[in-house]
Amino acid sequence: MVDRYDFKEIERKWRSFWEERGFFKADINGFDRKLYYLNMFPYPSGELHVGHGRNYIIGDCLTRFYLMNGYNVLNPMGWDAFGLPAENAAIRHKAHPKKWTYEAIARYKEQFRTMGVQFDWEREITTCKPEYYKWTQWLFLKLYENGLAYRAAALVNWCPSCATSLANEQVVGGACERCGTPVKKKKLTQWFFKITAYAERLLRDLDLLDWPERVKVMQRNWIGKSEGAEVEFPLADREGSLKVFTTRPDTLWGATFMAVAPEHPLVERLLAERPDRALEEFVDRVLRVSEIERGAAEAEKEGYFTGWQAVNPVNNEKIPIYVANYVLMGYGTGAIMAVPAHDERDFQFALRYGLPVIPVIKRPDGRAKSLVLKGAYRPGLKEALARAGFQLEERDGSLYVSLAEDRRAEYIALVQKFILPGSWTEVIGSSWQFVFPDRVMNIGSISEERAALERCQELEPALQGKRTVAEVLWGVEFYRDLLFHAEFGEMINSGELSGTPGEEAVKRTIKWLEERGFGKAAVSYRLRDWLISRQRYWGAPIPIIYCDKCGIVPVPEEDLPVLLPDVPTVTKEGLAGIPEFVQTSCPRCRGPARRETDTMDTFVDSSWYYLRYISPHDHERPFDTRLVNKWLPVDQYVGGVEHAILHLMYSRFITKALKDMGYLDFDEPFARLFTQGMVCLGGQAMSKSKGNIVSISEVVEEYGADTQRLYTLFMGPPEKDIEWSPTDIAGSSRFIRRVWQLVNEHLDLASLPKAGKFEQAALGERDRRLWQRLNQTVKSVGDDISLFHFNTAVSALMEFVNELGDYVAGEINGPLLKVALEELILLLSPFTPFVCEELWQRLGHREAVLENRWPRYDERALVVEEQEIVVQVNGKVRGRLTVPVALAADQEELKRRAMELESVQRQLDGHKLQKVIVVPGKLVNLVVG
RNA sequence: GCCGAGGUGGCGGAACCGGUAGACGCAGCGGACUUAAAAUCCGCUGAGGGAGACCUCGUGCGGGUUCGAAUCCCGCCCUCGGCACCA
Repeated sequence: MVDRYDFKEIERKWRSFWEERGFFKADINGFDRKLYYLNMFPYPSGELHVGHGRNYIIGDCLTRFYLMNGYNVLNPMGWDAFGLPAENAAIRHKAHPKKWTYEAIARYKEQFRTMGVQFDWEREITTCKPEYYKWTQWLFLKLYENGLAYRAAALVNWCPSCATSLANEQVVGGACERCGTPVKKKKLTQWFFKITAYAERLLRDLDLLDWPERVKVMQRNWIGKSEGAEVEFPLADREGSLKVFTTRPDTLWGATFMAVAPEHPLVERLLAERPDRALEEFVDRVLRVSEIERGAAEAEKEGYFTGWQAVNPVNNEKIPIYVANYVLMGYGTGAIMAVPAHDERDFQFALRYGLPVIPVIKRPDGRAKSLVLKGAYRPGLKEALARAGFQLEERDGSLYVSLAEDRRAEYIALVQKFILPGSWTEVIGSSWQFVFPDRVMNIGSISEERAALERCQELEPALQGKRTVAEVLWGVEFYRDLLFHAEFGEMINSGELSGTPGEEAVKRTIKWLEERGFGKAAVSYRLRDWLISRQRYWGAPIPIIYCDKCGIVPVPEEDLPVLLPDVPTVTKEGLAGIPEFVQTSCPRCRGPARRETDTMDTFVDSSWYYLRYISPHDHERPFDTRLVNKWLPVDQYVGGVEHAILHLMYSRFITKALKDMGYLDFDEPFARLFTQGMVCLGGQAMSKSKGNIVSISEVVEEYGADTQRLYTLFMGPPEKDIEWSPTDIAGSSRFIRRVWQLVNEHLDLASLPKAGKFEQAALGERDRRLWQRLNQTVKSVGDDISLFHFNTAVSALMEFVNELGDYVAGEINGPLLKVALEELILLLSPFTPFVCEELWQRLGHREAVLENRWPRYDERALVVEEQEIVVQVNGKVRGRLTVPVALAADQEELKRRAMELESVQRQLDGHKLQKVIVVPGKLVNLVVG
């Protein structure tokens, strides 16, 4: 009888083994075959569930695999230990966040041990410890010295529930990333990191990274580069000008108004010159509305006319300046030139506020329309148009003509003869023209637009109320789809640039503007500077002192760390509520001074931690530049895709900044990135608040850690989100028991001498097959693990175990079976280390699994001597042949044998063979007519 | 709206570079063992047809290229993720 598979006993037995033997300690001074593997460190909170487990199990599996392959693997772990949940819990329980955090850390560590997940614990780092955050503060000082940290007053995102400001990246859909409360705008003086200085490099260097494409795409979107021009519009009747950014300088001649964001400095200047309650109210109202409402898809475009005007430099037309809710201070210059003919938002705004629309870009579709109203034309027009081949429809006596743009002139000439005095028609398409009996008026500038409107109103009193030509035309359903388009096209109504084709329009216009000093080429990024101030206690204090005499004084490096004051309980006021902390003396003049009371965003802590692991106990400096340059970039970084922008972008920025300061010699912190998917339950990501958690302890209790690990790696491709299945996991457990049974039934093999490799030729058929399958398995498991295809690696192992099951039912070659079982255990050990260690020992080994080399395969054993060849007739499988490898590419022989098959004969019967396709070693396709 | 990823049995998923679709596992069905059940082991399991060897259909939908398409091309539909009044 074989011992029962008692996973509890086995796992208890080996739980401390690997750590005690020090297998996971990296040789930090050995750079040969070094491999820096890193999992994103966790924020310790509550306890780990099986979804969290996925990340660490992947890491542990890979680490064991690479250790057995002779790599010097560094796989450290630490704690992203500052943060709001700990602080909020502390406030609730009138306790200190430290307590809550350290308790969670202890739980996590125990859970890692339970799962058999190993790290180089000598390198453990904890961001809330002074010996760590001292260097986070050092980082701040370096950025400050280099002009990359600055203080500015700005309207910032404010979460009323967390009582703190947030970075742009931490606002998701207008709400606080952490608690979901809608974010408000608040004017505060805050600290920023100048990440925008690196926008171009952050964008460009993405090309160097072996990262998932979707993560790179997200970062590209976030950086949001757009190219265009900056154009200066002088203010009319007063000093100054209004600078705008546009991606469509080719539409400049169609600008009919300007609009600025409510936060734009022009608004303040305006109010200073002439107080305007209504304007103030408008600005207040727009700014009060949360981002969610302001950003809502169908939000009404609203504006307020300032009474000021600007001059369009390209044509000297005066255009009004509005404050508009759809203009964002955070992008471009916070002011726009509005071209309603070619921008949908501007078009809506223009219709609402009665602002003219001037088309300046040809329609690429070349469509145009003309409506000739009943009573506006002489009889015979319809017939004349029909004769000329114009497409038209008559309804209620009015003629609805659709024409191609290239027949415009011909059409106008024809229709003009029929227009009655006192009437007109329009031709609306690329350009808008009004056809009167005596003349044609083009809507090519604001003055022309005014003139045409006036004339129409004279002739038709019903149009008296209309403010613009566009409004008149909008009233005609027939014209609506032609009044606006945003595509590129040939420039028209644009002075000397008229006629410039669409592909060259932007370039040519920019050149033209530069020659005249009206503007210049410009690039704009969506990326904003990183707001790092947090009005909270549980973070690294910003090392700055305010002195009435000396102003802003950075804390001298030798005074670091600025310690968090040790208080028994924490309040919502954070550091600002602790006077002993605030009061200090100025490092320069020794006079009384105040400390900065903001702490740093926790993403600052995690933006450099991967450097600290290399020399975690160094008291002299944040990291050892020499060693860091040897070990980094991280060879393989693994974490959740939720950090695609935040953490990963900040870390890239900090690395680049440190490189520019001379502390590092590499540009990118993480050479390869893998983002694992989430584990769901009930279709949703596991989360404590939703109550859909499968805890690691309950799974380990029922099945053991090996089963949890195996199932986690087997359930599907690791990059994809997947549903945790309480029934599927049983299959993984069953598999481990089968292996257990198989090995334990053959423990007598332990006494056999160690066998080496086998010569296939000397083996009988059954043995040869087993030998080949073993070698194939060794190859595919190794290949799959290195490609992160853990699920198919496990399948291959399962197939091999099935094969072994068949084998041991018959006659056994002891030495061969011994090799097969031993290599099976080695291959399986990264997945299920506990049971493998136990089985290894039972097979008579005194050394640990990890002291063995990863099995190698014999190339020759991968070459089989017979191959199955599929026989197709017209591409459909009709039979199979088993042929010696030597014949597997022999076209004539294969054709001959294929034709002999009965099933093939039937298909060929009565048809003529036209062609034979042979894919060596794969198939024969007989094509018949 | 723009960008990205993806749609394969009852389910999770395999299928290298265009060459046997559905590996492996789960669930289900049948059998062995058992007084019985659980566990375990063996067999079957995409759909439809046929007594049967076999035949037809089948990888979101519609076309195309090819001797041959889950895979390549064109046009759609749907799901998920990111960005979104970005000038």
